[in-house]
Amino acid sequence: MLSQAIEDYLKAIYEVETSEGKVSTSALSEKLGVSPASVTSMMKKLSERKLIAHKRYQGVKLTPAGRKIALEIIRHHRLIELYLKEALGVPWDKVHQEAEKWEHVLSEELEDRIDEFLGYPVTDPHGSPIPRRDGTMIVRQCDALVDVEPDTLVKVVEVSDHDPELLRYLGGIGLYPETEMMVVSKQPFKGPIIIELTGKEYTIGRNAAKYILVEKANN
Amino acid sequence: MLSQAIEDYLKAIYEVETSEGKVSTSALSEKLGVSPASVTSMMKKLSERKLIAHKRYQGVKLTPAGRKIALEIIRHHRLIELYLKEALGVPWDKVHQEAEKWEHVLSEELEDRIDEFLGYPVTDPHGSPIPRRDGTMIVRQCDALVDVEPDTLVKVVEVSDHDPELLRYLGGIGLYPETEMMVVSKQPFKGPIIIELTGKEYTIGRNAAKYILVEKANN
DNA sequence: AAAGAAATTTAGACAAGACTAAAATATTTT
DNA sequence: AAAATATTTTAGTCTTGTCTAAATTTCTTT
Ligand SMILES: [Mn+2]
Ligand SMILES: [Mn+2]
Ligand SMILES: [Mn+2]
Ligand SMILES: [Mn+2]
Repeated sequence: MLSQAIEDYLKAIYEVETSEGKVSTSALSEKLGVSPASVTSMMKKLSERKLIAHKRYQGVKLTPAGRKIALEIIRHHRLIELYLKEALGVPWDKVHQEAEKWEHVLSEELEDRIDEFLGYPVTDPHGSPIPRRDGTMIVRQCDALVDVEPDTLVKVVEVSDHDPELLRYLGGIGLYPETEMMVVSKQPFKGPIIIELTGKEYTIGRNAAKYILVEKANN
Repeated sequence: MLSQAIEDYLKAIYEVETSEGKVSTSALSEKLGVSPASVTSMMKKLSERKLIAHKRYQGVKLTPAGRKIALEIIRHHRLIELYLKEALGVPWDKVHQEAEKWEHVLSEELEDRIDEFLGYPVTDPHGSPIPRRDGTMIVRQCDALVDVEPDTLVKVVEVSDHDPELLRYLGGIGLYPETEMMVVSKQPFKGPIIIELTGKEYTIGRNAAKYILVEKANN
């Protein structure tokens, strides 16, 4: 059995690899809230176990074995998030925190029961794809809201789950995955983005707009 | 926050205290699957934190603070067991194992949601009472099946959850908490006990019968 | 009541995973 | 291309929770 620490490192490496391409010691240090020295020492251990490839001073890459484990934990995490929302009505800004701990102690058998209960879902409450049992995951093509041109009708695909406050705000205005909305304008000088949703206009900060992924609405 | 190890020690101390009265190092060593030396060193730590009172060579007793924590974890454990059975159909011989891990990472908020979902239940799937939020627990008066005289009509109150195989056997013959059954006879020379349940007779080993708690049926 | 056996504690070691401070390497600026 | 800066690694320490072996205390037997 892998420790919770190892599982969280592998998950963090996977996420940084996906979003930034290169995985640096400092990025992991920041993401996991531990010192850079702690990251280096864990990298040594993961290398020995052949879960990552580590070139000194050059960052880190998952091996297929490491990626498989990362996706397994992400699968747990996302199934749990959706389960908590659907079965127990936990609000979407609270599910992440709970999943972060439960994901490490979920048995494969209970994972399967939850999956079945949910009807074999493909996305979590924030719109992130749920990895399959076999360790594969679909990747979608979409744009950050911050990069969309004004006057475009878009559909929300995914919202980052790491800032509960943002989630509460978005939930409050009814902005969820699958919601369609119109990008009205982008204010100059890094100002906010104005969107129209169910007839009303709302303001989304430039920074928040980086964490909202959308695709062009098909019509 | 308390570590998982501390929580499991306090829970084990509570359980031994309840069932044996005196809590010895060796009883905890056996129950937790660690060496006696490990128990002693943890007892030292729990003493310093005023969660137990420890007299050298004389065993251990929970303080009110320690008992409160033990009951809090037991509450988690039993709510989880019942929840897994009711909401996800996990069979009663599997719920314990899952609860043993999940109990340590359940938030108070999710605990409350589960409690509400279940309609504020008072017993878990094995018939054990669920401690209340305030750290109190009802204690019931009942006898071990092994001590009941033949020709008595009894109602099952509680079955120990520690042996999955026993639970599967009992489930197979339909022996659950709340079930009524007739104690037909006790075979001599520490032989098995014969019970009658829904018209059929079944055999329960003397040892297993220690772990089945019953009360006289009221009629 | 002394001897022997059993239970408990102490002493010392180890692995995991964190930290700080200092050294090594890489990157950026001048 | 040096110098200055930023990043990463190494060295050494600490805490938690485990272990084995040896010493101590308590319990049981004679
Ligand atoms: Mn986690
Ligand atoms: Mn899994
Ligand atoms: Mn436990
Ligand atoms: Mn609780």
